[in-house]
Formats: sequence, structure tokens, C-alpha cells
Amino acid sequence: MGLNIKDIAKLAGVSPATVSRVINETGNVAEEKKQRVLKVLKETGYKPNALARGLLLNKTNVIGVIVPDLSNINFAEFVKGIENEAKLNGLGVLLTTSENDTDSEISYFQLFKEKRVDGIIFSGTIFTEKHREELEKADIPFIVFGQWFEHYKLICVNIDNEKAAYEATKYLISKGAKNLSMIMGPLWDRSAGYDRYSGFLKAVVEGGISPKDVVLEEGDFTIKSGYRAMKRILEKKNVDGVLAANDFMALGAIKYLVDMGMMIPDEVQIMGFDDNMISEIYNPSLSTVKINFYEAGRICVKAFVDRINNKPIENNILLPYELVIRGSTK
Amino acid sequence: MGLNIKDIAKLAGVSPATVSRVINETGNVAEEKKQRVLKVLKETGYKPNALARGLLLNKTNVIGVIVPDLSNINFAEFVKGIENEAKLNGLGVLLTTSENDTDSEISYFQLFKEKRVDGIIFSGTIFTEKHREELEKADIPFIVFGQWFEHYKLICVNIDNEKAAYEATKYLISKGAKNLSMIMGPLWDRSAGYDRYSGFLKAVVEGGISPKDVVLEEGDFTIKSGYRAMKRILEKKNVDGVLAANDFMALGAIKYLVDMGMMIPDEVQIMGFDDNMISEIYNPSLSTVKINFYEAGRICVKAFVDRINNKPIENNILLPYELVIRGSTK
DNA sequence: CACTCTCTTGAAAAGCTTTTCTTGAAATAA
DNA sequence: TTATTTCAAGAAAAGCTTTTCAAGAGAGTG
Repeated sequence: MGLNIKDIAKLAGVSPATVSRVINETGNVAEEKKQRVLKVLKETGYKPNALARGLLLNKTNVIGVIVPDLSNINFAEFVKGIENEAKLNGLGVLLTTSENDTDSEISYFQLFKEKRVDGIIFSGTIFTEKHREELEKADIPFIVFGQWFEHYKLICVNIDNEKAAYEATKYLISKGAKNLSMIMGPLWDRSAGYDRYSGFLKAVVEGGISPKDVVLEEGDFTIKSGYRAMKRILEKKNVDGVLAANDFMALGAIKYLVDMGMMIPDEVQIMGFDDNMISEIYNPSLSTVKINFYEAGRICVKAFVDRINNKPIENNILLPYELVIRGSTK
Repeated sequence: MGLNIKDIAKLAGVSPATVSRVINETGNVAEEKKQRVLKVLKETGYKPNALARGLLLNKTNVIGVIVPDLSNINFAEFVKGIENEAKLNGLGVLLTTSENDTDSEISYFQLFKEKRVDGIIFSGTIFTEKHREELEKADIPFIVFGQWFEHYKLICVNIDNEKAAYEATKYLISKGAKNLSMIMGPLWDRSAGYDRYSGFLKAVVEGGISPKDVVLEEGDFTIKSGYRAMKRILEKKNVDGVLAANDFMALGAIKYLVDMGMMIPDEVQIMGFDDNMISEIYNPSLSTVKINFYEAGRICVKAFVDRINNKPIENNILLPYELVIRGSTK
């Protein structure tokens, strides 16, 4: 209870410096004294105070993590990946959720600065100039997931959303879809929603379809918004191919189509983005662009570790993705 | 960059003690000096070093959290609840995942001790005597979620699993199920799996059904294990009512029944435990015992806060639950 | 035998904050 | 004017660890 290194030193009949040397395996210690110290260490279950250590070494072995919402299984997977990789590197994870509220996010920067975390992994829907400013003040190594943001200090980890959306749309067209539509996410600059939209458009044009003939509706990445967007789309036109900017909206769209008695994929093909557990087991199962969020989390931590170890490292890290074809497309 | 309280003091022309008094709003400070300090504080964006503060005050305002797996949406919700309530109380959350590995869990106790967290919220499938021992050594306020464990120092937060399983089974019987079966979880002592099994059995006996006529199969809480368990059950007997110890196994069971062309709920009624997003949108939707994991997380933090504030508090806290009837039962 | 080198070990400082103790000044009362 | 009280603010200690510096002992070499 409340033992410190002095107590251990006294119990082992040595100086605190020697105890420290034994614990951290630094410097030479006579075998006999070493054994005495180890014995006391074991008996007492003493653990060095990370606060004092951190204060002295200016290093906490903790990374701060900001995600929008753990209810979203993708972010839960992301955090899981972070946690597992952090564990491998002897790092602790200080977790916060922002619900995409910028003020919250900024206040977390402050929190992390106070707690002297060694680095921050940030995953919000949008990283703004204001974020950058505050970040600059805090001056902590920083990893952004899911968005590109040009800054020499920033490491960005992301997939090539435009290319992925392009390929997904190409696939729909190759399977005979002629009347295309897209359920888009919010179109912030440089956001995933935006990039996916432009990839979609690129494939449309390349497929010889006029952008005017395409139906666009916007959702907010939730199942419900997908349901409603699909409704609006069908009211405008009888489409036969739908790309949704994420799986939740795609699932909502499927639900609406099923409710309306449409045949999937015979009458309408539909494709999502992200891939989560539900997409696989849903009926019909959903074709999608699979992003490995777990792996993404691990990669973020690896990038951070490399950076603080001064290993040469790209500022923009591209994640792999994969088209997964299931029951909602031909 | 790297400013400390002395620098601030110098910039404002006062002593560090005065700066501290301004920041913490303790003691009297002349208005003029106070303004000077506040101005410097704002300009520099200085934040006190939580390590030094924690070292001195012996308090970090951080709680350690151990959950088995964030891939499980229930635990993700649980953590979300913890995080949100922690935020309200000015607490940080140090998150770890154990994958139900006892050694990992114990090593996290050590980590938390090193980091001097103010408390630990533990949610594993099983809390053993070994856990208790290590815990005793660490001597940190401790909350256990999802299991009862008699110990004067421990706060346990849980639902009455036996009662809930009893009621769920009663419901199946009341809707005409006569050939009952249960897909159980692992039967560790005092675990949720065990309590749910005994509640099931109680209702069976009370319903005038012989325990011999009941088909029992064990799973491991995953979808796949539910699928396989349902297969084994049907090979033994044509049942018309199934209680699964959690939703994932229930969903796996439904999947198997659908694959076999059985009608739900006409031929077989099925009921799960927990309630998660998938259960609601699955086809058919799953009747279940709804546990509010988000709220559970909040309650754990509240209990912790009350405990360290020396408010009188129950050592065993009972969570509410609710029977949610959907498409998989009559 | 004298000298140098290596190996051990302890003392002390640094890292940053909060709080107690003290002192000085100002204000009030006699 | 003198004595007493109140307020303001600084100095210093405590909290715990790691590392540098210095010193002492022992071994090896000429």
C-alpha cells in the first residue's frame, strides 16, 4: 500500500538508485543485490509510479484517441485495433468520444495536453483549420484517420475513397445497371463523403451516362436516412443501381426496397461502403467496399510509434480496401 | 511549448503560488494580478501538468476500464456510457480489452496501478478469486459489471439474469411453446450464462414440463456457435421454443432455421438476450430481453463517483431489463 | 609496489504543481 | 498614535522517480 522506491530500497538494504537500475535493467548491479531487490519487488508487488516517471522523462506511454461514436461498430473495431497494437508497444489508450462536436474535440486536445499524452489519434468526420490551430498549440504528434489534410506535421491514414467508389460504380455498370443513383454522405470538403461522390461521378461519365440522368440524394450515414433517401429516389425515377456512401444507408435503402416488394438484385442492385457485421448476415447480404477498420487502427498506432522513433515515414498512408460481392448485386 | 507554471508566473510578474491560486480558484488574489495572470494564461494556452498535479494530490482523475471485446456492440455501448458519464464528472478513461484472458486482465491491474488510476471498472466474463487477490494488492476502488461477487470492497452492477430468463421462458410457454430448448452460454459459476440457465429451468419446471424433455446445447456467445447449436438441437428433437443466452447465438439459430425452411415464429419461437441493433433490424426481428448497456456504463461510473465521495452506496446494484417482443415470437 | 581501469553504488538534482507557513502591508479599532 | 485583525503573496516543502556525478573498491598491468 503506497510503497515507494525508497521503501523498497530500505527493505532490500540498497539505495533507490540501485532499485531503479534493477527495475529498468539499466547499468550494472551486483548479482547478490539484484536478487535481494527482485525478491522484495515480488513480495511487495511494488510498481513504480508512472506519474513521477512521466514527469521526469517527459513521456507517459499513453496515446489519446478521439472517435466520433462507439455505437458505430466500425469505430469500435477501429478502437479495438488501436488498443491491441498499443498493447504490443507498451502504450496505454486514453479514449474519448466526440459525437462529431468540434468543441468537444478541441476540449479533448486540452485534456490530452494536460495529461501529457505522447500522441493523439483523431478520427472525426471533419478536420478543420481550427483543429489544426489548436493542435499546433498543443504540439503533440498527431494522426488523422479518414481524411486528408495537408500539413507537414500531420500523418493522415485513409483509403483512396474516390478510387474505391469509382470501382464500385464500375462494377454496378458492368453488371448491367443503367439507371444509377447515389445515396451520398454529407459533402464536406475532402471528407470521405465527398471523395466517394466524385468517384461515383467519374465512373458514371466514363460509362457514357449523362450526370443529369443520375439521381442523387443525401443522407447522414444512418440507417434511417438511407431508408428515406431510397424513398425519395424511387419517387423521382425507377433506378436499377444504387451506390450508398456507407453500409448503414445501404441497409436502410434495402429495407425500403424490400418493403416496396422490389427484387434485389434482379430489379435493383445496391452497393455499400465500409462492410460491417450486419452487411454480411443481412437478408439479402450487402455487396460493399470492405474497409478493415481494425487494421486501420493498428496502422495508426504503428505510424505513431515509427514517428516518435524517428523512422522515416510517409505523411499520407494509404489503406487497402476490397470489393466484396454478395447478394445485393449480380 | 513546454511552458510551466514558473514561466507563467514570470510573464505575469507574480509567484507560481499565485498562478496556482488563480487557476484553481482557491485563496484570495488581488483583482489586478488575477487579470494579469488570466491574460497570460489565455495568450500562452498553458495547461497545468496533470502528472505533477497527480503526483502531489495522489489523484489522477482517470478511471481504468477493462472490457472483453469492443467488436461486441454491447460492450462498445457499455464503454460509450462509461465515457459519456466520465466526461460529465471530469474523468478520463483509460481503456483496455482483455479478450477474456485472465492473464491479460491481471496485467491490466498492474498497468492501472502504475498509472495510478482512481478506480477500475471491470467487465469480464468471469471474476475469479485470483482477480480478487490481485485487486486487493492494487487497492483501487473497483466496480464489477455483469457478475456478482461477494466482497465488502467490491461494487457489483448487474441485472437479475435468473429472473429475466425465467420471465422470457414463461413468455414462450404462454405463447404455446411445449417443446423447449435452450442454447446456453458457458456455465461458469455465478456467470450470466449460468444464471440464465437456472432461470430457464425454473420456468420449465413451473410450466409442468419435465427437465428431461428439454434439449440443452452450449454455445460460446458467437453467431456461429448459435447456428451449430440449433443444428444439434434439431437433430435431437423437433422443438418449438428456443431461449438463447444471448442475441448473437439466437441470430445464428434463426439463420439455421431459415436455411432449413422452418417458419418463425409459427413453427419455432425464439428469444434472445441483450438486445442489440442487429436484433431489431434482422429478418425476422428478434424478441429478446433488452439490457441497456449504455446506461449500465453510466451507472458504473456514477457508483464509482459516489463511492469516492463517501456517499452511502449499495455494494450490489441491480439494473433494469425489459422483455422486447418482436417477430421471432408470437 | 604504484598506477590505471573497470565495476558498483550512493547522493543529489531535476521534473512541476499545490499547499502550508511566514511575512509584510493595509485597514480597522481603541 | 498604537495595537490588532485581515488580506495578499511569496518561499519552500512534498510527492516519486531516473540519471548524472563522484567516489570507493577491486582487479589488472608494468
